[in-house]
Amino acid sequence: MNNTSRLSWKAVRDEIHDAILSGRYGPGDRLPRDADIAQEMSCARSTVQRAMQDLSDSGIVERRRKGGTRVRAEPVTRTTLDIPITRREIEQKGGRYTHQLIRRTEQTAPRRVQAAFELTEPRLMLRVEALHLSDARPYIFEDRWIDLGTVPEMRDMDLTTQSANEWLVLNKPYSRCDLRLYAQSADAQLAELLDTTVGAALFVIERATWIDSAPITTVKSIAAPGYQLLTGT
Amino acid sequence: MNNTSRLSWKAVRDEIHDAILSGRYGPGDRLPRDADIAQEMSCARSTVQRAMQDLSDSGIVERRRKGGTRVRAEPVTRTTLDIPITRREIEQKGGRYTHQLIRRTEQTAPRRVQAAFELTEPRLMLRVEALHLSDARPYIFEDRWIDLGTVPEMRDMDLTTQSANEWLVLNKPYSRCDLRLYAQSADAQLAELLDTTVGAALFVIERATWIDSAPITTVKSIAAPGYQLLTGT
DNA sequence: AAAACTTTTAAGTATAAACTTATTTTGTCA
DNA sequence: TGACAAAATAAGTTTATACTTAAAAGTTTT
Repeated sequence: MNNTSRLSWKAVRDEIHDAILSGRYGPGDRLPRDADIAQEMSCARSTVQRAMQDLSDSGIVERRRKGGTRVRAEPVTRTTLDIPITRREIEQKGGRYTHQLIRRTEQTAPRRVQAAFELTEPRLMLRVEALHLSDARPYIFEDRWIDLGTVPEMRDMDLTTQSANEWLVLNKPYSRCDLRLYAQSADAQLAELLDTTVGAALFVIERATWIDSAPITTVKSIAAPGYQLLTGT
Repeated sequence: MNNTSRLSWKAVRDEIHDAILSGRYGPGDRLPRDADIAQEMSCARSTVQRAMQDLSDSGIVERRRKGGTRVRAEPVTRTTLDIPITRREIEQKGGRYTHQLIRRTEQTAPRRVQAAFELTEPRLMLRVEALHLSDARPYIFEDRWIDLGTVPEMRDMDLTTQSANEWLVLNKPYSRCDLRLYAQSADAQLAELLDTTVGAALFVIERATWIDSAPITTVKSIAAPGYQLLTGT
């Protein structure tokens, strides 16, 4: 990969990471300053700087001006979670995607939705309940609230051909997204929708998105039993 | 924040991001080449490059040599998940942390654990079952398997004062970590341990860590009802 | 001893220049 | 027409240099 004798910032990053993994530097320990590492590894300081920035982003190391760089004292498991469009998720697993519009109403947002958007006043919103299916078997049920002030296009849209999920993701990019993951028991209604038994443990993803400070949508996505969220891969 | 007339790479990144958010560039659209953006925004190409690298890491944009930069065609919700040491998590929420060692045995790892580590042969491992409590109420039950080949220190360690979770995180940094999140119903045993009812929906985090290609530990952390995992914050 | 300064330090940044590398496009030849 | 080689392209890279900024450490004043 690296014919040149020069060290790429990724190589530097890995070398420093290895030094930490080997225990040469433990939690809370201070690393040499960038300039010294650069000299020792005979590369430019900016190369070390780029490497350190990456280690800092990964939560491995903490950096402060004048304070120097130290190994994070209280390590965390930091991972990146990718949540694709539901259609794509299903297709990637080899399933055939379909979706059903269950209900579509305009309602005053309940307290739960208000809270998700950090709103103080009640607001009229579009509520869309839909089911995503993989090979005609229920996969995810979504209960979505859409702010028609931010997304007026949604008012007269046909949501049977394209799902709200897909349209929004493709047409309404967001600048902020909050996620909440938890488990919930299936009540009679959910059990029927997801073709399972009352009381089954269901995995729930709640998501709220904004453009600047304007709410776009919040979804509660309830997955059918067996659903798992993986990192990496 | 920015007295100078110069544009920082973060400012450039935000400006490009804004152009995407505003719809000026939609999914799949190609952005101008770095050099042109640099000229237009009158900054150095390397500044644009750094900005683009960040947008690429965030999954907003896709870059290919010679192919240029384009807005990701199939947007994903990409977030960073931080899972701290359980003690710290509890203390940060204002709880008083205690833990109990439930059981400690040496067993041949079951198929589930073998699979998590991508092992083909059965292996003898240390199994540690423990309960983390917040203000004396069950918070997370963990069922942990430790590879004594990789972590021999664990064999004669007192796990009543310091939890395996904490010791491992502080003393055994990992180079790879796989996560798996899902929901599970409480059976009689779990219900008793977590002080809840049989059938309650529980949130589960399964984690496997390696140092290089050597397995360190795999944990199944089962949270008491009400547990939620949040992003950001 | 506490508060208010100054200095020093180490990370953070921007830039131009030169070079590398993956990929696409184009051109040539069979 | 298709296969293959050559050229062009745009991102990726390192480097030296110069400057900025946050924060720690030291100094003086109250």
